[in-house]
Amino acid sequence: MPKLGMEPIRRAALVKATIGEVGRVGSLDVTVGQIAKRAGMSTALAHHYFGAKDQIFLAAMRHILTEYADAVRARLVLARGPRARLEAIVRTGFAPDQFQGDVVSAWLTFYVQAHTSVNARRLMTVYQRRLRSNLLHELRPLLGAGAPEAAETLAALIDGFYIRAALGQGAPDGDASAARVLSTLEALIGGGQ
Amino acid sequence: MPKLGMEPIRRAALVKATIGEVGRVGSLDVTVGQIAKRAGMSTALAHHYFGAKDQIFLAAMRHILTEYADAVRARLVLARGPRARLEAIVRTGFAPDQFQGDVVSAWLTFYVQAHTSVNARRLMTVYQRRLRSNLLHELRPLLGAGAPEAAETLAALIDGFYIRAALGQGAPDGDASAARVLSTLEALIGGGQ
Amino acid sequence: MPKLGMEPIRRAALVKATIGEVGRVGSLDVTVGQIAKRAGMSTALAHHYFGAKDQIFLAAMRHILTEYADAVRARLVLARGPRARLEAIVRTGFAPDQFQGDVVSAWLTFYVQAHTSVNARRLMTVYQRRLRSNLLHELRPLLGAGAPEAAETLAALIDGFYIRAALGQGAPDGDASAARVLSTLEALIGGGQ
Amino acid sequence: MPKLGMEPIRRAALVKATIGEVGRVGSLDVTVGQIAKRAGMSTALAHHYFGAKDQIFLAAMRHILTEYADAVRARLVLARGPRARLEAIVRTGFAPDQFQGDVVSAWLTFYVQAHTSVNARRLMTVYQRRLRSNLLHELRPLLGAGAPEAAETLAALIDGFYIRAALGQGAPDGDASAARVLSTLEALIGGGQ
DNA sequence: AATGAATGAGGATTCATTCAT
DNA sequence: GATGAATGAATCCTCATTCAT
Repeated sequence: MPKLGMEPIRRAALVKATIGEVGRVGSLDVTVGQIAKRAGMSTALAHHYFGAKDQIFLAAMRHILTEYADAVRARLVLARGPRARLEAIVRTGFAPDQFQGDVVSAWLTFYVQAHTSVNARRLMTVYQRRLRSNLLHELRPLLGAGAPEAAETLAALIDGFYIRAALGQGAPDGDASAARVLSTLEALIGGGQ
Repeated sequence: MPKLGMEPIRRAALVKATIGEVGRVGSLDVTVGQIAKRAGMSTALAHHYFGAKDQIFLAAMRHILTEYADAVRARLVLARGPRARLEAIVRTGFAPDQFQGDVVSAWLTFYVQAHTSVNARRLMTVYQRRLRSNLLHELRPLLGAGAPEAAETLAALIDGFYIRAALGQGAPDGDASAARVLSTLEALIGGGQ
Repeated sequence: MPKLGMEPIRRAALVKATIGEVGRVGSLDVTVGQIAKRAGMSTALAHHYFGAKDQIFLAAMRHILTEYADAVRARLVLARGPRARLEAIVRTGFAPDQFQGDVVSAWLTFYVQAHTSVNARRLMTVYQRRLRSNLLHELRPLLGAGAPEAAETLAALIDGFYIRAALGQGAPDGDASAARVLSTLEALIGGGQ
Repeated sequence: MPKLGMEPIRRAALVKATIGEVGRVGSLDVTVGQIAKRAGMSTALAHHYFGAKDQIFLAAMRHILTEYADAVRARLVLARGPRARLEAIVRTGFAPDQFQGDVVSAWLTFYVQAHTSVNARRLMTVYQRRLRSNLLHELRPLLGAGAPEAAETLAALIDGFYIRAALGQGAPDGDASAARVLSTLEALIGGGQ
């Protein structure tokens, strides 16, 4: 029973299905058929709405990054002071919403794909720049000239826990990872003072 | 003119070609044809020696991990004292031999594949366990009960810099990454004392 | 705002769009979507009016042939004497109305399609018969028994210049083609006398 | 039972099958599957040898043109004097080898395709130039300044009979067509003198 | 030891056509 | 009257893998 205004619904379903399949398989070796099936429609319809496979992937990636950015922003407005804001940034990545099997795995896959695809890289660069700038902004008052290095270290550490979470079996323990990152942050601040 | 004892030579050539291609492409989307061509032989021969494609990948992965393990061991025998040994472990990963475009990229790709393939995971687990055990062994005298967490943090940090290196454009700066890891190590040790 | 009596308008728009697209592409590899878009409507509506794609093509072909027949008739009523009537017939095909890029190209395409489609052939046969009969009627008083052969030759010559016009780049030169045909006609008449 | 040196055999079989299928269908709407089946092999093998569909078409076209050029050349060496040489040129196109159902139909199809495909056009241009130059060379001594126009007329006439042959049902009558072209030639020469 | 020959299976994409609104 | 929604069928092309030589 076809209805009007299906486009956004179908697109969202496809994006969700894409994240699910990519996360499940752990690579981009996912057929449009698998995605479409999971989204409950024919491959033809998937193509109708997205044109080509890489556009579906791109939309999924964009979705993940947007969700993440929104979550960071939401936490940041509530946080007072650099330390609290740094914690907000760190915790966002490891919050249950973000830090769940499929999403983490899909994230990692897209992350890797950025090596190849120009469009994927563009998206990733935006993410990386924003993360770095966020960290830097809060680290500056705490560490001064040492802030850039600390920011780099923190960013790498976050990515490191992410990749480990993606690879570990079972549900990843976000709290533990966040705790490690935060205590490293404390150590870095302590050492810098 | 076919010669005797070609097997090890052909296998090595294929492994090398695999790392090269996987590194170049940045994913496992590499055909047996590409690998065989780079290795200077027919696809049929590649199959003859490895049976199936995933065996080629596995051999390449094993090769990278073995090289890495050897390099660690070589550095460890020269190092005296926990700090020096930790530095040896860290520096190995970022040494020019290991930390070059193709290899890092291939490494990352295999790393991700571990999520899917049972055999790949087995290999990766060995690597992770060994790294963790190495770190732990040296951190214990310095940090006591805090060692496990520190080991986990360091391992994640190393992986994090690796992934960032794989994704960054141009030749990765191993020294800088090593320096960041080591100064984080110092901070952790300092904070733990 | 849907209006009454849209049918003829829509059909005409589709026919025109079909000739345009077929002429542009130079083959029948034209989708209903392209035609409908050029005609400013949805593919569903195109199907609504024509039932199936080949019916659209057929209608377009019929349109071209009808236009041509009308043009011939219009010129014939003004011409006096066999020579003048032959010239009228020849010139019609190369007149600006008929002899323009899109139309010539579409004509040729349909012409070729007659080889395959029964319906297309039926239309083409009508055209060919009429052309031949027209030519024959005027050639008879001039050439007597030699008329049938001359008619065949003239018909082939006209088609030949058509196909060349369709394939040549840029706007075809109808006057030059007509001149060649007419001087050949003169030569044939001269030779027959 | 795979043998060596199959490539030229397979390629020839595919070219022949392509001409057969294109001729049969009367358009380029021929699938690789049909061609491969007629040639007695899998589609994969067809792709293996030609890379892509249009390369198969191009090879078939090239084959037809080469055969034709060879046939012209063979007849020309035996002919003495302009008239005999003109007759040789004309008769070649309508000789049984060239002027048979499939080939004529395929020829026409490729001819039309030249409108679209750059590569096809390139081939056709060579053919047209060569035909024109051949005709011109022999017409010059007979007609002087009138030669270019006559050459154009003859070329168009040949194409015209070709297209008519392609569209007529049953086996085309090459002799009759040749006779018409030649008597037109005589008329043109007679008229020019 | 080595390879050209060959294919089955699979995947992205397109498109005519139908249907409910 | 008009269209967005939806799909099945078809088509090109790729690739891992096998086999005879």
